[in-house]
Amino acid sequence: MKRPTQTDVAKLAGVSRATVSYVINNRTDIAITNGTRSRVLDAVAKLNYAPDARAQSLRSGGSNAVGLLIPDLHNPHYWSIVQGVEDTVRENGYDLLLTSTSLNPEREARTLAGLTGRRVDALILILSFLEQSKTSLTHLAANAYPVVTLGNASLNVDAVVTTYRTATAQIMAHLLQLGHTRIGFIFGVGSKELATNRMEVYEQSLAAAGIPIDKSLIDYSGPRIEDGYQAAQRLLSRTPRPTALLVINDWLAIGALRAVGEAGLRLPEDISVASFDDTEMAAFLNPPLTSVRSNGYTLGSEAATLALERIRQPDRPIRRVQIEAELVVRGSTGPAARGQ
Amino acid sequence: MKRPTQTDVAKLAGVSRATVSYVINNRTDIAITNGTRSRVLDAVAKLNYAPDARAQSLRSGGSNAVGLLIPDLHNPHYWSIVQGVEDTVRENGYDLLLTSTSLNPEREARTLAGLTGRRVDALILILSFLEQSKTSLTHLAANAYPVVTLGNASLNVDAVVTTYRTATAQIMAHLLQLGHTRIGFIFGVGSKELATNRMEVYEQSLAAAGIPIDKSLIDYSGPRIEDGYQAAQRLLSRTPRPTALLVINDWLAIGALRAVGEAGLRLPEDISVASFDDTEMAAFLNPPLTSVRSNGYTLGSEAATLALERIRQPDRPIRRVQIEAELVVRGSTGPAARGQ
DNA sequence: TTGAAAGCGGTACCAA
DNA sequence: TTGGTACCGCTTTCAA
Repeated sequence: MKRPTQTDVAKLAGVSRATVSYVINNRTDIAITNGTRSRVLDAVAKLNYAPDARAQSLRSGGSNAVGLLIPDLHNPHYWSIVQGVEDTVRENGYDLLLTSTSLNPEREARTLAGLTGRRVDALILILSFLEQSKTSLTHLAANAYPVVTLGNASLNVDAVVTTYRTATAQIMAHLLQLGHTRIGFIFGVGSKELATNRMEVYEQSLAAAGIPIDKSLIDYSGPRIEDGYQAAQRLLSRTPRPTALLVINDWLAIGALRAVGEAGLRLPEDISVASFDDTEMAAFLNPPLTSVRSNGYTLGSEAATLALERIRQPDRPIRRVQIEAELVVRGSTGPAARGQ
Repeated sequence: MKRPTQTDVAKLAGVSRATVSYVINNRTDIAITNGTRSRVLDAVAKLNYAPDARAQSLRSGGSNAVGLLIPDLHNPHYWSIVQGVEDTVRENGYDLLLTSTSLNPEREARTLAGLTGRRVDALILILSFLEQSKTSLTHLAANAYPVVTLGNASLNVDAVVTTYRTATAQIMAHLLQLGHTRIGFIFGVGSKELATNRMEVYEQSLAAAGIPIDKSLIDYSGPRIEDGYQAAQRLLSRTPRPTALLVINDWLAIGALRAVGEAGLRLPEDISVASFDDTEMAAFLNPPLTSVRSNGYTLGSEAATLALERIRQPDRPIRRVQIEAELVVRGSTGPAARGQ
């Protein structure tokens, strides 16, 4: 048995297909007798008819959906972004098509192709492997296809980015001022370029404070909690032990906190831990985590706004939205332990 | 400027639309000269042509995608489910269309309509507000449209469910055996019916142990960390104070752990905390959380398997997959504190 | 107030 | 080996 079509409804109601279309879409510019209308609606209900969005969209141009691509479902930072996009997009009557790429370049390419193939009305992208999609996205954008990149502004399209420089400098200043000189950095990101500026500021801040950079304190890890845990274990085994750990995101910080706990160290007396993102959980960890807030929800809703604006005005000049990250100091950071 | 169509490619390559289609789809049953093929491919590259999935799917029936609907992005349990679905589905060459409903009945209805309207080849649903969609889903299923429900088997469709009864009985036995008699229950779920059996077992276990049920120890909270935090605060202020807290999921447990910490209580010496789901983070919290593992990844991949099977055999009898939850005891539970 | 028919961008059959 | 064309389900003029 197949799903009912407009024709089935028309037949059952004894009207033409056009009339069905008018009724379904509540076209106020076209006058329909109440009798006709209710005959159609009855038929719709009886058949459980729902219009085929593919056909609708094929015929009328728009798909009434925006596509969102995120790198990794496991990182809570991304859910807030998704939430921000979703709320904004739905408020404006659009559907959201969400895909994640599991930090896998091949999957990123495929899901991106899937999204563009479905002809969503706009694309919001958090790309981890930019190079591979660059030309095709540029092409799209050149044809006035709405594309918004999030967290990256190297493409010639609308973009919203978090600027981490100031806040990273602040967190480093915060740690340095507390007397920390050996600051481990857990740097677990999908693609290194995405967070280079944070790495730069880390190194610059140390240099400015006259502290030589110890490469053995920088640990490149994977994106899972377990990776953060192991990275922290490695860093804690350095001698002399670092007195502070800076973690690239809250999710990995959970693993780091665990390693710290297992090592029998107290926070913040024996060691300080700080991270990035300030996701919902940061304030609720034990102790509450000092974190650099990047405000995913706002990022998401700004990106969605840019996308929706461009759908309406395909030719308006490219816009860039910057959102400044801000340091939130909580209980996980404190004065450096004296000579251990 | 519009996106290029098959016709544009055909014109540029000097061939017919049919030929373009053959080349694009790598049809081995149709012989194409190498010269023609490369002319077409050149044109495709030059125009950055990508076929319109709506049109393809309209014509050929299948959309090559399965839709997944989850209630809440914030609960990590769901991401593992998503991951399981996504991996399985992509391995089989399908795209995944993911939507979340933010535990909002209206949104659930809308997103569900969006998914069915797009004529995905199968629907995998974690419904929170079942009643409202029941008739339309039944209709769909009656027409051999592949629908799989997850976490609920009350619809007459394929389903995969976690059976919590045994494991809930085990966690209760575990707590009772440790001497806990006042066991608070933080019950923050989207829709209460979804977890009634866990509530039943909670009450039955207490009754069987001869412990009267104190309704003031059951706290119905919302789904956010903050809700879990506040619920725990309320429970901790009861007199006598509960010596153990059972939390409906790991996410809320984070909030509960925070409340416990702020109250100056030690885990597990002063109070025990246990929860459900055993998501990735449970083992990494401080202390590691005793949790009932529901194995989201397996749930997801089983659901996807059911869906894919039904796509292939629309008429095979309905299947139900049960996955038994299992208790994982960790450091957050211990003997009840003596007379406080 | 309603109906007939063209066309959105593909696929697949039948002819050439 | 390639091209012509009907048709997937819908929207939207244009006529009736």
